[in-house]
Amino acid sequence: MTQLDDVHTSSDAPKLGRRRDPAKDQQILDAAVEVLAETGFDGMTIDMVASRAGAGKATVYRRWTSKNELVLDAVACMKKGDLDSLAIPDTGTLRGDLVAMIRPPSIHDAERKLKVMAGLASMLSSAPELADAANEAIVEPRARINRMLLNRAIERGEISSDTDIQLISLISPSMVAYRSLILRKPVDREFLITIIDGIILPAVGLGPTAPAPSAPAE
Amino acid sequence: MTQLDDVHTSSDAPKLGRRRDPAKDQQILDAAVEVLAETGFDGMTIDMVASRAGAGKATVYRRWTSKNELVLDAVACMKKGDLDSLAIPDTGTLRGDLVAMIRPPSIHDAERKLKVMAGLASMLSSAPELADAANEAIVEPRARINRMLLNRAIERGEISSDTDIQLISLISPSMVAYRSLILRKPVDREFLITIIDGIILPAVGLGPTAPAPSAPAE
DNA sequence: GCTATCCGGAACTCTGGAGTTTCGTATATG
DNA sequence: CATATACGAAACTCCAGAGTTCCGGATAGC
Repeated sequence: MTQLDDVHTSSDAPKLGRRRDPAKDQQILDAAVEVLAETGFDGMTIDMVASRAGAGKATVYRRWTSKNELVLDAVACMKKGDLDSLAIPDTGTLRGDLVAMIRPPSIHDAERKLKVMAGLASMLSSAPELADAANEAIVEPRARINRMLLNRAIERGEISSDTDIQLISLISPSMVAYRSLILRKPVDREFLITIIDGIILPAVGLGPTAPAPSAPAE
Repeated sequence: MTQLDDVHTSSDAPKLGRRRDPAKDQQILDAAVEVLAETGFDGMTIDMVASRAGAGKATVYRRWTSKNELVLDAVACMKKGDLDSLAIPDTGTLRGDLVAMIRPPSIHDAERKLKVMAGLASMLSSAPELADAANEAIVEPRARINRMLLNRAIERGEISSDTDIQLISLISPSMVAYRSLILRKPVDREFLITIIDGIILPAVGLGPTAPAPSAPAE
């Protein structure tokens, strides 16, 4: 959060005349994320963001001091839109949980986030703040869910407690990012299932040699 | 290859006076790759490339029509520097081969290529030619080696012929790219060994339950 | 040594985007 | 209705980088 009015909260709001519209802030941030995903940081202009948000360039600069601050806020606010964290199913098996996470909204959300990450990629090494914000908003939510599912599998005794959760939880984010960003191939349900059955489950000792407790047939 | 003098090869070389220096071409291309890795496509200026190559900006434009063409050529020429393709060991086991591929020059080369890829990331979606060149020069060489090692393991009967080579060969490139570009953590020998023993070998049925033929202790 | 050619460097134009200012209008408060 | 404020739009300045031009010096062939 780096908006201009962070310090003075609402104490000095005008007692007369028009008030600043808080909803407009979100419209601008959303527009910034859109443009960021489409054109990247360098291709993005303030005019693009403003016009897409139905605002003027001056309005943007009334609320953020610079393009950098706007992008930083826009990325940081992306994680608010995460509804995945709430709806985590418990199917009784690790494979069931992993497969249940494959849903069209989840896939679409991930691809949009990856486009934003691609647009920021060249700046990550020179802007640590931005890199941290991007990591927190784009990478961590997905990895956090995977870690939770793996911990749940350990608790129910399905997999060994020696499992390298940190490593395993990054398999699907890594391979999805690579396929989408670098190979530019679609990330569909079939691909995700292949990762689960061909890589993740074998890595935690639930490979086809030791069949999964429930229904491995899909 | 998109250089100006692609069509007329050497037939109309000047019979009098100074000749164009071919070595300078490579110096400029190398400088372009360096700057690309350090600052990304948008941060890179022709002046940077020229001065680093010990050349003038005019010299660059004498040989390439535009910044885009220069970058395209620079990326395409990266694959020529691949000496890995020659020195592929045969240790007798898949694990031995994979571990033998872990060498400081190989790691350093991979990180440099990934920085270039990061610098190009935002343009890949809008410049298909560039995306193809980047894929051919950065992604494919590494995946090709992995596919070769896996095929060798199949031939010697070490792993099943049903193995999904396409998928398995992308595990380490994906996880290395993710760790380096997005997590910005170092890619060291320990991490690579963890991937081999914790993910790749289990995925091909050579997990700790079926111990590797040679020495799994490392 | 002569000469055609290429070189590095510097000065140049031109374009586009960051950030600022102005202005007429819309609107909530009183 | 009056007023203070925020608004969208447009015009503005400023600057950096793409691409061009010019020039004195270096160099390979004759």
